[in-house]
Amino acid sequence: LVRVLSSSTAFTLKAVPPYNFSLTIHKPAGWSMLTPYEIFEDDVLWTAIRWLSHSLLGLKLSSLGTIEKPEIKCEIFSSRKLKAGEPEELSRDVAWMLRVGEDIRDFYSLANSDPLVRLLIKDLYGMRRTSRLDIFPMLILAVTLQMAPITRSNQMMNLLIERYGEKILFDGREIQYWPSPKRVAETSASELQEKCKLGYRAKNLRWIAEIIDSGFPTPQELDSLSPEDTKVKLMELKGIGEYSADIASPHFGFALDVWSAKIFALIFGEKVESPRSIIPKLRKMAEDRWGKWKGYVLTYVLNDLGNLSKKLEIDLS
DNA sequence: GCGTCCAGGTCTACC
DNA sequence: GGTAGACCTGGACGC
Repeated sequence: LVRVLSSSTAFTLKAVPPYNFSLTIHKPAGWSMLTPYEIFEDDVLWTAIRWLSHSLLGLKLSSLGTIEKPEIKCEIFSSRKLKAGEPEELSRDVAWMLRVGEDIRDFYSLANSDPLVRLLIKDLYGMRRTSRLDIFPMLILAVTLQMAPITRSNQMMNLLIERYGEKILFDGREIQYWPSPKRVAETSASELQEKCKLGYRAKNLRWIAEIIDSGFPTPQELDSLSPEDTKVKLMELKGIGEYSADIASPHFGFALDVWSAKIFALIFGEKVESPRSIIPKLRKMAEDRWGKWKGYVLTYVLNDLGNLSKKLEIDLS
């Protein structure tokens, strides 16, 4: 039941500064980077990636550098020895995933004219968004977040991982990872509904799993499309609307739900009698104010609620 | 204890 | 092209 990964290889990645390793791989809001079951201890992350749509690899990340001279050590663990060329390919994929080549100086220059951005980057200097190599976990996240309190969303996700996910053991750590789309596609909707308490979401999730399994662009392929085309592609999936597409998009969309809409309404000083109906207006305001960096602002805000509440003197919690 | 309400959206069926 | 209403179900809440 647990796959032991005993073969390993390592490489280092240099990043465009500023790159805060700790804040990036272990977000202050408690968001996991790749799986809720990953382990973060003493500034080291043990986690997992699904590579080339099938094999599960162990990933251990640690920092060799600083925020201004960032260097990340990546150790990869696999069940078989990697073939010639594979380490290089993995290195490119992990570099893309960790966004080490991304230059966020344009985002930070918004601080010159935007007091909110100024506060955010003071608190979370060098924090980056990261992507993932497989799209299915983000779609599971998006689907389970719909119409449910966060505790229930977590319950659904954990049940899916525990019942249909995979376990790997490497470097003395055991990590559980999300189920493959194939595994979910092979399971009946009624079983998913019953065992994972998915409710009406079961049918959609199974249908999505089938599509992903039978061939859907990878996050890296979607990244090469425009943000708009990516969204259109994702929204072809049943049960994936604008919010879910923004969550799953590697272009870092501005994924507003009623929870985050309330927060941004307060930040913009808008009245909040109906958070759901104000979402389109808030989206427009974010687009006008932050443009392509709106997704970054969203991540920074949601990871800085405590400090923002104090500094803006409004209760965002 | 037991009923009632509704949640970190999406789709469909109507205007 | 815009918008009520339905959708699973567990936990919070009122009695």
